[in-house]
Amino acid sequence: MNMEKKEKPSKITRLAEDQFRTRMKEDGLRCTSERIAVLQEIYRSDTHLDADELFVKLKNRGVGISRATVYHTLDLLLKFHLVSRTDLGHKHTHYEKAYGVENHLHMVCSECGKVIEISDPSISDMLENLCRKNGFEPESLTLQLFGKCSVHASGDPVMSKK
Amino acid sequence: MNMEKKEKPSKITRLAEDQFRTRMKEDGLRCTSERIAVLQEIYRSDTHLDADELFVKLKNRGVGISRATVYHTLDLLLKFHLVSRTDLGHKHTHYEKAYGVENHLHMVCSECGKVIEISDPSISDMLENLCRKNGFEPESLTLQLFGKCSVHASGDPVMSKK
DNA sequence: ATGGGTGCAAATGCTTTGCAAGTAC
DNA sequence: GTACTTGCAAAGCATTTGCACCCAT
Repeated sequence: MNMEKKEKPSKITRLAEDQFRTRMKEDGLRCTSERIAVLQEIYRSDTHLDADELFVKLKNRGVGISRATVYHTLDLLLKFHLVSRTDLGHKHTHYEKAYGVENHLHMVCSECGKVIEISDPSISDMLENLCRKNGFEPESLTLQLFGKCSVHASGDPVMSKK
Repeated sequence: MNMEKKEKPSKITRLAEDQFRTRMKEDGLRCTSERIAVLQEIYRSDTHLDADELFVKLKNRGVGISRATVYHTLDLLLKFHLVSRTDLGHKHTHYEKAYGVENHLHMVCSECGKVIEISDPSISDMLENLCRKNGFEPESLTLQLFGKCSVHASGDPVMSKK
């Protein structure tokens, strides 16, 4: 059923796939071609995908899969922390690869919808310290800043600051 | 339960209400009793409320209002940055007051659902610098950490770090 | 007076689920 | 062979919208 374009998976993709197979086996679950295809499609992309985009991309690639299976697989991948979900303020949830990916934040422009992704180690460190201080054991995070990108900035910032 | 019967609105609530009236007038919109009631109900609470909780609380308080109006009013309040929305990983969106409230992050326990709120000025500062560096003009932010609270921590952290 | 507002109910649209048939192990 | 999976279609639900009546300004 699986006939994707020949392009070799990245190292990260392979590692994520290994993780997936291991965790699935541990849980007595099966690594079907559909599930692997979903994982690979997400790791092939460098942006956020919503469930439907994922479904369409897989279809176009010739992978026969249903929306139901896409959603179900996303749940599994989320459980194993191989993908992360993000609410970018649109009406649907977005997903992106999580394995071997540094924590990062999203700056979402309310004018043009552009999403800038930035990772900043010092912020990650601070957050981790904060968690430790509170006895909280973090598994994933989502950080979104909504506002205006450089093109649409008005020169009148309004983020509440106290 | 909440002893919120006829206690007078806090200073913050009054200021937020003033803001609301001003911005509404600017836009040629009307400050109906329903809209003010929604604003007050949100500012009366110190936690996240979803639209339906808000609707029920208002009903219980004797405010005749429809869900449609609740949603519509939330849109207005969001537009004016008087409330903020947060996706806590549940199925519905949560709202909380935003005026005069310091930016804060949420630690959501995947075991018990408890939400710890923490504000940390140094993180806020860092984020602001990061925005400046990228020419991004922030208006609001949401920051969620998902994991296990101190009661449910397993001693086996898995947040991806690379 | 009058243009915006409200609320009901129906419509949306993303996501979940029941179930029969298919399939990985 | 036995669960686990798949996919269709139907169901669920939070949220949005159309429309007739209502009211703040």
